[in-house]
Amino acid sequence: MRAKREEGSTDRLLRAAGVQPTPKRIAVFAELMREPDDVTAQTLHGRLRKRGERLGLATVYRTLQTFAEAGLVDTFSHNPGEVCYRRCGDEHHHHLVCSRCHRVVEVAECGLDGWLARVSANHGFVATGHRLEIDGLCGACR
Amino acid sequence: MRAKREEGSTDRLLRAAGVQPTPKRIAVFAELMREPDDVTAQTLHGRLRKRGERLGLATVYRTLQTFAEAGLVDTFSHNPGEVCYRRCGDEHHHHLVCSRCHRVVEVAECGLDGWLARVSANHGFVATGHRLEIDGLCGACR
DNA sequence: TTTAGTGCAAAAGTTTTGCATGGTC
DNA sequence: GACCATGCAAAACTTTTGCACTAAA
Repeated sequence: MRAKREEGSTDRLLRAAGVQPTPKRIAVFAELMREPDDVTAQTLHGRLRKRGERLGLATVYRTLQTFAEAGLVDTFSHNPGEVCYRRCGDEHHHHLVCSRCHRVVEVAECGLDGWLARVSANHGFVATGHRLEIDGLCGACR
Repeated sequence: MRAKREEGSTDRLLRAAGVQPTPKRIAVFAELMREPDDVTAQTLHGRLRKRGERLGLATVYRTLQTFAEAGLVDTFSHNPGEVCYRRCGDEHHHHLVCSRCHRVVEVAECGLDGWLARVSANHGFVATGHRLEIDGLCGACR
């Protein structure tokens, strides 16, 4: 079965990230996979409840925090006082965000490292990481 | 006098940004100028009070919001549920943030535009803007 | 059996809002 | 006088925490 196989692979994925794959966590992860863009803990909780899943809001918060620490999800904070989460690829990447429909696309290309090291050094820094968020208009909204 | 001249220039700066330069707003702006890094509304309010300025917390929040909309300050949200503000140069720039002491340095160099346009186009986007935040260790912390 | 995850409700914290008052144009 | 800014306190909201309970290693 399709679902069965996916559940199994989620299982392995969480385990590989050092996260114990409990039923609730798998449910949260599955819900994240259904959403191409980013969502808040509250929204996610609402969807899971609507789907019949019975879990507390606190669990969703704790789970997302756990996922974020394990590097399984990225966090965004466009709006003050509210964090959004999104399941993302595991390798280094950046985000292209449509200003109009909020669609998020991952960008794997990154040729910044050389430039980055140089610029950082100019200011006495050693760069250890970076985050680039690109705003734009997607094909559909243009 | 130095202070007098600065007050006058702040006055013009706010006016130019379409913000009415009231005494409180000038005080908030002056406090922002004293801080090289980013601060929360709460911290800023505390400092102003300690300095003898008598203004309400709500005013600080409203003022910072006004400044942000006018493009006079940048906002950061490293921590969920808390926004930081920082007076920044008016031209396009990026931030270099020390992971250890949280010092923030503005980086004026930005050679990304060509690369950015190309990468965005690959995904059907037209890039309109971008934000790059570089993590690293500053000279003192290294 | 010992550790880790979960539910529920309360608490903590930041930020926003309503409304009366005071300043500014 | 009309309009905008401010103070104060209450309200709204997101997020965290404590504790009892349950499931997993």
